[in-house]
Parts: sequence; structure tokens; C-alpha cells
Amino acid sequence: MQNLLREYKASIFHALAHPTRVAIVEALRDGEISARVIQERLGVEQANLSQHLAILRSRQIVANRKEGNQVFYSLRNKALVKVLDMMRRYFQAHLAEEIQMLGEIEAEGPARRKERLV
Amino acid sequence: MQNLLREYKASIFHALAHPTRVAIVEALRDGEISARVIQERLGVEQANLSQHLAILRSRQIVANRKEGNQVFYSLRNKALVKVLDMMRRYFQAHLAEEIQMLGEIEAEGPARRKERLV
DNA sequence: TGCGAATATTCGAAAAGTCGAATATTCTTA
DNA sequence: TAAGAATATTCGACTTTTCGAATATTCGCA
Repeated sequence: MQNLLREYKASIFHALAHPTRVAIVEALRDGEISARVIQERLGVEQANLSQHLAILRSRQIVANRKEGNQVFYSLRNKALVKVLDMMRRYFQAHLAEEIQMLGEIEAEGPARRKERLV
Repeated sequence: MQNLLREYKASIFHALAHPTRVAIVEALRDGEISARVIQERLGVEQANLSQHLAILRSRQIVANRKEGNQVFYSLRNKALVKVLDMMRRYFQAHLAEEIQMLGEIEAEGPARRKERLV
């Protein structure tokens, strides 16, 4: 049973383990938008976006609502947004570490640079 | 730069997108342990565990410390633990939903069962 | 020094993931 | 009903991941 849960967790992680799918989730953070808008915002092929959306759907990460000709997508659980926000901090910590290791710290200091970057 | 950040996030998710690696990170939750102990606890092949550890190492998720004959692994960044905690809440919410959908709720009620599982 | 334990790496085969092109489906509107 | 827009699915090529077997490395100790 522990294994089943781990497989479930891994499958969710797997669903998010692609830059395009991360971008989709981020695009949905402020509410539902249509597939068309997502596509324009991300600048990917229509078929490709649809494939990624299918993966997110199959993992129950997004919900979709048909309205006329278009399909609106939304996040099923907002906790994911917090996870992504948290990961940004995680990323920043790592960046800071790596910048330090590279000895690339100059007058400006690392804190402000980080803020500009991320 | 936005893309870089997304790729980074995806790469972290990717590193966790395997049941064995989820199990490894969970095993390290309470402090460092040796590769041998991880292997025994998970019951996987030695080579396979080493490969998964290499992936976690390459993503900077774990640190390793050599002591004599053995290698002790630990989580590198506590922020990741918070990320995982948040994900756990996500899993609980979803699991509850799915269990409900499966109609598997019996006398005990879902809340207590969830706690035991997750 | 040489053996055995703990861990890592390499290799090749099988499985899974990703992409764009082509095609299908579903809806709106003329 | 036909055309066109929005979205989904299928297909085949390509790349990546995963595994166990075999082998290498590193260390402690007799």
C-alpha cells in the first residue's frame, strides 16, 4: 500500500516533469483560461499542447469545461501553485549557492541580482 | 530566464518522478542514512539503487558523505521537505477525492484511513 | 598484500516519453 | 448543409529512461 501511494506520488511528479506542463500550471494560476490562450501564451504547437493537457487531465491535475467551441482549463487544486512558488525559493537558494561557488559575486551583491532574475 | 526557471522546476519534479526515488527521499526525511540501509529498506537491487541515487545527486537533491566503507546520504535542502509536505497535502486531498469516487468509504471513515496511509 | 564488503559505473535491451504532421471531432455561423 | 475555428487523437521517428548483469573502485582488516 505504501508502494501504491509512492507510485501515485511519482505519477504526479511525473505529470509536472516537463517545462511545458509547468508553464501550463503556472498559466492557470490566476483562474481558468482556454486552450487557445494557453497555446498563444506558451508559443507551442497546438497538437503538442493538447498532448500535454491530456497528460495533466489524466493525472487529475486540471479540469476542463467545454463552452461552445472552446475548452477552458483550470487547476483542480490550488495547492500546486504554492508548491511551485515554494520551488522558486528552492531554485533561488540553489542559484545563490552556485553563484557563490562560481565566485561571481561583485559589488552589487547576490541578493538584488537574484531578485531581478527570478 | 522564465524558461530556465521552468526547466529547473521540471527537472526537480523529474528527479522525483519515480517510486523508488520518492521512497529514497522519504527515507532521508529524518536524517542521513547509508546506502546499504536504504537498499535494505526499499528492497531493490544494489546497482539500481545506486543509479537512482546518482540521479538525485546530479539534481543536487541529496548530499553524500563518505565514512570508511560506506556512504551516507542526506537531503541537501530543507526547503524540499516543505515542498514535499505541501505535496502530501495535495495527495491527501486528491486521494480523499478518489477514494470517495471509488466508493470505498466504509465504517471507519476516510479521515483516519488517510492518516495511516500518508 | 590480498580478500571481502560497500558502492559506483558501464553496457545493451526493452519500455516509455516527446514531437510535428496528418487527421478526426465538435461546434458555430453563414 | 458547408466552411471554418478550436481542440483532440493517431502515427511514426527519435530520444530518454530504466533495468539487471557484469565490472570497477575504494576501503577496512586479517
